[in-house]
This record gives sequence, structure tokens and C-alpha cells, in this order.
Amino acid sequence: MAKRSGPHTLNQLVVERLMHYYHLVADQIESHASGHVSSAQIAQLLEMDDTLVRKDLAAIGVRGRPRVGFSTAELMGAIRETLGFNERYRSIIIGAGRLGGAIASYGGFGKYGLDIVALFDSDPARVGQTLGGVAIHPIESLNAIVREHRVHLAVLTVPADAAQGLAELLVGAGIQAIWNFAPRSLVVPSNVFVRHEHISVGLAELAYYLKRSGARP
Amino acid sequence: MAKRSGPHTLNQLVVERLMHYYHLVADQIESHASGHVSSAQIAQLLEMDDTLVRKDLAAIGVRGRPRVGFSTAELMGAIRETLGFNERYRSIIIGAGRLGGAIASYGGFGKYGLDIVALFDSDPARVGQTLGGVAIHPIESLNAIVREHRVHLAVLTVPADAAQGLAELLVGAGIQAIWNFAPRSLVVPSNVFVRHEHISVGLAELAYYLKRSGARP
DNA sequence: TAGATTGTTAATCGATTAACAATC
DNA sequence: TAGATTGTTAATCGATTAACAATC
Repeated sequence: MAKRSGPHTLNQLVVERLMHYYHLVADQIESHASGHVSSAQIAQLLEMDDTLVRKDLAAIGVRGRPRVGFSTAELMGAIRETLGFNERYRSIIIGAGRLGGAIASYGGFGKYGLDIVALFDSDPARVGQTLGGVAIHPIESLNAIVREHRVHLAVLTVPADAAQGLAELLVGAGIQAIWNFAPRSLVVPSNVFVRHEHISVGLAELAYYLKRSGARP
Repeated sequence: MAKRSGPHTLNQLVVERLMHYYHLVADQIESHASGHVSSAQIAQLLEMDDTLVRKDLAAIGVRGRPRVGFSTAELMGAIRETLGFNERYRSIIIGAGRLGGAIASYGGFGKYGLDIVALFDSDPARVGQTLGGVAIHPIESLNAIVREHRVHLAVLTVPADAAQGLAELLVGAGIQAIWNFAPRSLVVPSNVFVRHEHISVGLAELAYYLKRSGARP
């Protein structure tokens, strides 16, 4: 039943590397280049093996030219298309605190296909205000707004204790994917996709580094 | 030259899994338990193989008892000790915007050994204010405060364009580790440890899921 | 005791890297 | 052309899982 040609499913490691290639080429290479980049250039900057770069690009159908490399435009276009950046997906942010506000006002997610259409907060004092140009609504309006805007994704930026309850409201409202910034695991039906940003895992790595490096506490 | 006993260096995957065990046992198991947890319990909740849990715990010197499992207190203590949560490391936050403010006022990092001693911002209107009980200083005070408090870690929460320049100031001030939330790679000397939180990599995974799931944009 | 669970070695699996012919 | 670089197969490496004796 699998399709014969084209990538069928990329694993998470490949998706992450593609995103790194995309950033790298967008930020550091495209501007001052001949319009082409070699796998060795990318590999050196990302401290990886060039064969792996070629394999990843082959997996999404990007063909290079011997002695020339890969077209940066084609490479970026293929990554955008593969990862879905050319679609428009609508999202809401649950929790209009500092973190929710930071995400709402960042403005950098639009280029990855994400439109933020509403914020929600349980604090009546915040309802009616705007953050980053996005209006703050009461939780009671969740179902109506999700239906009206056909929202795909919810960004969860609430305290740990509130996370599971709100996740259940989101599932009830028909949300298909949750980007969870709350430091708490969520239990949701298997048809709902959850990406949990474990910020404190990064802190663990730093603490471990400091301890091992002999930093004097 | 390597020490004979005890873990010498854990790789990043192990460190991350240890943090997941720690969270799981702290949040979901310790409270309603006999004081013990089996590798199979942990493995089931984290959707992994129980052998791997035992191997990770063995690597940090935690011994279990057949038919009983692992002492939750001993397990958590060993993880805390291994990852350095029992030390006190001092940090500063560069960028007192919404994200920096969210981190300063979160208050949940103290239990991992991290004390936030100062915020910095280039906006004179913010200097002198406090966020989460932490005072905001001008960048000019960086060297003095780093020296005075013997700061180990800097959390970088500034716009992409400002990140590299500030990273260089941090290196100059003697910072040993940078937790980078700016969406830009940093170039620093090899003796400075950088953990880059690539938030948009998470977005890439979500966008790819939505595209593949057939969500109508 | 019987049997649940650990601890550890061996086997497997999957991801990365090496090798090298093809190509422009 | 010569040679830099791709594309791809084979080899390697490291992480995970299976197997199972030890143990409480």
C-alpha cells in the first residue's frame, strides 16, 4: 500500500536535520553564494558527515550537480514543501502569560506556515486585551473560535497544574496537535499529536556540564 | 587516566533519559507509591524498553532489589547528584523581554540548582525594574556582576540579530556556559559550552505532522 | 519455596560513515 | 580533459533489545 516514489515518512531525526539545513542555508549561505552549496559545506558548518547530508537531501528528492553542489533555492524550496511550510496552519495559544505573549509577539513562525489567530486566558483582566496583535479570549470561547477559524494547532503555555485540564478541553474542541510548553506530560487520545518542549531537559544538560567541568558552585 | 569506577561521562541521550525518569518519578510515581518503582513501570509510562531503564540506572550506580524494584528516593537522589542538581549555580538572563521575563519569573529552575541573580537589558526604560524579583541591569554592568556573583551560566533571550554580539560580551566576561534561546547559531571559543534551544525545530515537526496527517490548511 | 524483577552478556537493529563508481 | 562532487552500496558503529542466570 506504500507509495512507490517520493518520501513516505521521514523519521524525526531527518526532519530535525532538514530544519537545521534550512536555517543554515537561509542564515549563513544563501546571501553570499553562487546560488549553490555543497554537502561538504553544510556538513562542516553543522559538524557532521557530508554523506548524511546527501542522503537526507536525496530522501526529499533534491538532486545535486557534480562539481557544483545543490541549488540553494531548490534545496530550500524542497524542505519548505516537505515539511509543510508552504501550507497555512492556524494556531491558538492557551495562556496569555509571559511565555504565551513571547510566542504571540515573536512573529517568526509565520514563515513556517503558522498563523496565530487567538490567545486564551483564564484571567478576566487579560481578556479583551491584545498581545502581538492577537486578541485574548476567555476559555469559554474556545470551541467557537476553533470551529470558526478551523484551528489545527494549540500552543499550551500555562502552569503545570493547569495543563492536563486544558489539554482535555482542546481535545474536546477538535484540536489535532498540541505544542506543549508546560512542564507536565499530557495524556491525550492517540489521534492527537503532542510535541512536548521539555525545556528543563536542556537545563539538565547544562547542569551536568557545569558539574563535570569542575565549575565551583 | 580514566577513573576506574563510577560513571565517567554520560552521553547526551542518557542525560536526557535520566531527566525524564526524574520527572516521571517526581510527578507521577513517588506520591502514591510504596517507595519503590520497577524498571517496567517507568518503561511503560515512557514507552521504552525496561532493559534500557535498568542500564541507565546501573550507569549512575543505582542498585535495585529483585522483586521490589528501585527505591524512588535513592533513584531521585542519584539523578540529582549525577546531573548536578545538588550544586548551586548562578545564572544571569540577557534580555528582559517577554521570554526572559517568563524564565526569570518561572521559579521552577531553582530545584535543578539554578539561581538567577540578575537580568540585563539594553533598554534604559527597563533598567532598574525587576522581573520575578530579579533586578534588571544595563549591559555595561555585565563584567562587574559576573565577577561579583561568580556567575556560571548565561541565558540568552534576545532577538536573533543581537545574539552573536552579546555572546561575545558574555565570553569576554568569563561565562562558561550559554543557554541560547535566540533563533541564531552562536560562534564561541571551544571552552564555552552552548546549549541551543531550537524552538522552531519543534515547529518543523508539528508542521510535518499536520501536512502528513492530511489536515486541510 | 516460587516467581517477579534485577543485572549483564549477547544479539539485533538502525543510523552513520566509508568507499567508490558515476557524472558534469 | 581532469578533477570535484554527487549518489549509492557496503561496512561500521553505537544504541537498543533479547535472553537468561542471579537474586531476593
